[in-house]
Amino acid sequence: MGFNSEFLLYLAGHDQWGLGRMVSADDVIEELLRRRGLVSRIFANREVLHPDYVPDTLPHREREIARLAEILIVSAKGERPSNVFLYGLTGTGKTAVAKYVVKKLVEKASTYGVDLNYAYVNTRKFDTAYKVLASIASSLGLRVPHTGLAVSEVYRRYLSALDSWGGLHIVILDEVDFFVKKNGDDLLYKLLRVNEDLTKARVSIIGITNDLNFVENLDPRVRSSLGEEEIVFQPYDADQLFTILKQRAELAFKPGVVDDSVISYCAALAAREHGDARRALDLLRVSGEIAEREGAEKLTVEHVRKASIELEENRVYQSIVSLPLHQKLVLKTILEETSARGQTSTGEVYAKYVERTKKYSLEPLTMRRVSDIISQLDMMGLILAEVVNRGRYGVTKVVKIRGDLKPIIEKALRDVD
DNA sequence: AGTCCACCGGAAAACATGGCAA
DNA sequence: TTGCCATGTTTTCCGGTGGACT
Repeated sequence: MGFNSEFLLYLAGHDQWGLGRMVSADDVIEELLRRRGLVSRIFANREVLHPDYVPDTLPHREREIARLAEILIVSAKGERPSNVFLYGLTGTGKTAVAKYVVKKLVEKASTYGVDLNYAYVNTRKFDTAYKVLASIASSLGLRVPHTGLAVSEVYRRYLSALDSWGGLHIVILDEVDFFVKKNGDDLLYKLLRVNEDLTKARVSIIGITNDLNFVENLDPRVRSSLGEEEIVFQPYDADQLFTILKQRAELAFKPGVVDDSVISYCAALAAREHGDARRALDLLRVSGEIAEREGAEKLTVEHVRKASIELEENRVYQSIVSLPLHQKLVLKTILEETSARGQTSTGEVYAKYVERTKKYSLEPLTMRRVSDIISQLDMMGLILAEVVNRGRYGVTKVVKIRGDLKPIIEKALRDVD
């Protein structure tokens, strides 16, 4: 970031390009290039491939859109529609459909003079009752402090804000399964019954989950009132992914840059990974970026292949770099121990880890904690940890490193120590 | 047949941080 | 400032485990 970062900061602070949103270095540089006429040879409009972009039409989701709209349409008259539950795997268009339909409804409502508003909360990002409530409340223009208040207090403020506004509030809770797994269904229960505490306003909930078994271990009361209506989203198959990618590619790329064979290769790769449309779009975007970097005039299958590897490596690299210090130290220790002997155990890792912290006069964490960290690293897929009973020699976790990730992990940990 | 290793992993308590409200 | 609240991280405590070894 040596490239006159002050300048970028200046730009970012002033939004002088009039983009009207957070301006990243990437955007600024692209804009600079564009202004000098050095426009991309590959992209016509990169935005179209961005994960948050909601296109004008959602192919292969006509049925789901119709269903959802049908359920929610009563809201246009100001009545409370049923709560809806959407399920399906990641990248099957649940979020896009929900946002799409609700946004259209809100637009329509205002022309009919109906008070309708919505809140979209990703409960994986906002993963506590407090944050979720705060986020919902903020969609009504209610400012709630970061932390400090009792949850019940936030709830109370939300209620009073609702009632003084008096319209219908549609709350979209994305990835609710994450939230409930972590916090239980208390908040959900409360939200579902919120209408009983309201006099004027009404609240209606759209729950989204990608865990299909999620509903089963839900409190039956919550289950019945959240699942008044249910819509299931099937994964896209390769053909459908192809249409989706094609539609976006036509907007995103210059004419003649991508041909169908490349798109169908992308579609095939993504279809292999549970038909995840988001992954497919990422793949296409990164392929384009690689092609551009290489100065190519057309996208090739080879670019897609490289993109696929790059995406995977990037995920791993990012997850390591953003790890807290002690997690990194443990990982680094594992790296060294395994490259000496191929595998280690919790005890060995812990001993070496303590040495390492001492060297830097840091307080070492307890073994209990390190054991948890090892499990956590395993869950992230960076290492392989298996609980093994060695009889006379006790129970421990046998730790190995994933061979194919070793170079990336090393790279990501280079500056630790 | 019984011992015993070297941890596992649940539960609860302690600590740290950060913000509001009075 | 002080007290309260929420959240996240780490420590403390401790019962549990299952097969190699005697």
